[in-house]
Amino acid sequence: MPATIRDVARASGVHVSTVSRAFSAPHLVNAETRAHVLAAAEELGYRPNRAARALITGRTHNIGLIVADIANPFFPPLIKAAESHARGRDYHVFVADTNEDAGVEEELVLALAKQVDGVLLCSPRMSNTQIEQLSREVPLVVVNRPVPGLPAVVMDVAQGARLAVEHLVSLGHRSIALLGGPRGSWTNREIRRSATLAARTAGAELVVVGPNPPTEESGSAAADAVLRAGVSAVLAYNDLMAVGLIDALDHRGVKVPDQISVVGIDDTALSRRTRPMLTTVATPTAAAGRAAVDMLLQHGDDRRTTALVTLQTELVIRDSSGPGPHRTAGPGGRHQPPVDGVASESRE
Amino acid sequence: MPATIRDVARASGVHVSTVSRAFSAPHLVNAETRAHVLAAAEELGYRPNRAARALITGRTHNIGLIVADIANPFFPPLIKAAESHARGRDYHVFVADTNEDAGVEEELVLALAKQVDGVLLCSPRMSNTQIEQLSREVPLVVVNRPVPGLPAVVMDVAQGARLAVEHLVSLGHRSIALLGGPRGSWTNREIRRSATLAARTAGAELVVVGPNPPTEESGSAAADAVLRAGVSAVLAYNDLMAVGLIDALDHRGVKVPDQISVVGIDDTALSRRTRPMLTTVATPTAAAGRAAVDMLLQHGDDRRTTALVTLQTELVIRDSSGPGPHRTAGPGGRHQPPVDGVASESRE
DNA sequence: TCAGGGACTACAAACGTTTGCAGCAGAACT
DNA sequence: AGTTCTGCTGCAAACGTTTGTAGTCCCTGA
Repeated sequence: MPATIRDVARASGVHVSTVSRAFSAPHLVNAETRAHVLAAAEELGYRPNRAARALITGRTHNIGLIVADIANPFFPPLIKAAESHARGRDYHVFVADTNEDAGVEEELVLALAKQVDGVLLCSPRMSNTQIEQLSREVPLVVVNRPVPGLPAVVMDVAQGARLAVEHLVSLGHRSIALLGGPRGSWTNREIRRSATLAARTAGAELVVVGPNPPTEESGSAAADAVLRAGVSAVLAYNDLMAVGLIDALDHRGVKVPDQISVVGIDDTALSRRTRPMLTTVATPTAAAGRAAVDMLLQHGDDRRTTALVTLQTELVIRDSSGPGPHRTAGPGGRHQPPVDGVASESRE
Repeated sequence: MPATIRDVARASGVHVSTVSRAFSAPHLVNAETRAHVLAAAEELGYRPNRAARALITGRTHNIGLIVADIANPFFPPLIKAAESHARGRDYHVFVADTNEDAGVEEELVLALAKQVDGVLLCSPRMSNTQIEQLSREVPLVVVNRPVPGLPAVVMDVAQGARLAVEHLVSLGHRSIALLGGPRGSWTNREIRRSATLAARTAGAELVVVGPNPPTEESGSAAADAVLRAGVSAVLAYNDLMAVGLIDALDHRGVKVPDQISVVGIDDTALSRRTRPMLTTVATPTAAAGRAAVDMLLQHGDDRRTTALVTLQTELVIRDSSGPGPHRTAGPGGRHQPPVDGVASESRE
């Protein structure tokens, strides 16, 4: 029923190959022939069948975008930016959600492989070797994690975590909890490494609580552990957990930031909506989406590029972080120093 | 490079048609032949090329999902549910974002038409006739708006708006503002119609402020207009605008709900995160996504079905709505916090 | 003994494109 | 005048599948 290239050829009295060229290689066909063809095509409402084209050219003009959880507020801006950027380059985007499950991830990449020119793998939970293996099936760009031998775009969360810790220390905090994220996450390891180092350098103590799933509920659930740790400040793996934590603290009557400071990571839309507004590390998610699309389209078929794009992060200071017990200028003594013995909680 | 059906045929010593049937019509091929074939396929890492299959069968096993704004918190749960539901039925989903632009909508449907078995059009801004026209190119299911002659799934926002108004009136509000949404939106018209009727029936006054874009900023921007209207309560087109409004009121030192009550619509994740927590009308977005996928897969090619699924909404009473100036039960001047009796207002 | 049928399997056309090659006219050189 | 080149167009094969048709073989029943 829908018009094919053959219908257009018949209607304009030329061969199908000429019609094809009129669209995809205009310089090879006479200008007025081309005008005829285009007119006939318009008349018939012809639109090329991309599947057929893909079959012979090998390029589908589609890309896959695999994320852990569409509903996690971290991802929509990334998805939106990637989709819009891709469409501007005449690519369409399959979006898929893994529910934070590594098995589903692999399955999805394989299922999409034949249908796309490449896949953007965001915050994967798979192992590096698994990912490398998959990259033999389809070009891959990894987001939020460097994988040796593969193109990737990451955020400099290490810098962000350092800034956050330094910020807290400068406010007078000497005992800080790190509310850890999911186990397989590279970002989580980076944050932990960098925060630990920054704390040691600044002469503060860092206790790790976790790992935890990166959800609001898990942030709330960690409230008691955080309180038991006796810290005066918390750096959370992401905004979602920070928000959950603040909520739970609120329920327990613990004031933020008066009794405990909370810093998030990601600067999602959420962070401006909490009371107090969340101090957080801004990660450029939209830019990451665009950069990943660019890398995919640029590298095309030559897998095994080792390109790594690192995007800068910055600390956004709002209201959830305040003076701590060791504030040099302030009147000391309101908070009791951290109790020890609870820190053992935290081994991974 | 990737293994084709021909490679499998060669490896297992049978004809390609047998391989094909081993996958798509197992009962037509001898059990042990089939075992051989599957083994060879596994060995070679063969995965059928869906584009080639689509070319001949006419079914791509893909669907398109077009939304106004991926980053609007209303949509991610819908997208997530639709994608997961579709994948369970062996369908993949193209997601696209129109930026609330009717022109982009049409362009997208057309671009996707040949690549999908159908398109889910969410909250379209196009005219009915435009939509009907497009439905001749590709099966369409419309979400959040009934289009005569097309399958659609809508939320009963009229009921939701009525419940919200009745709730406010029962709290003692006699003058209510409706913070309108975008002009082309059917939902907006429904809310307006129903709220107006409900107010008149209850003997209250309803003033409409708008139309407005459905964003947080626009909610904030409307604060002055709302205050000038001299109302004691506001029903907003969606949670996003309600949140923006609450923020702006807060900045002006106006207390919610003490001085003015605010009710949202959608019950997005946001609504539990505002202070005070938002009273809102819950719309079953995930269910809508699933229902739309079902309708699309069910109706398949026979367009022009007139099926309309209406999903119920309910009022979720939280803390942003409180007693108004005409509270009958209230003693003298001062308001009291909402009591339990109010909850009976919400039905299912 | 043979017709009829059942259970498989092979053959080949088809889906809608793209693209290397060949052909052809006319222009431009030698 | 002959050769080469240029600009354009047609021909046909190919991409990886599915599927209608036509075998082939063997079994059954009369």
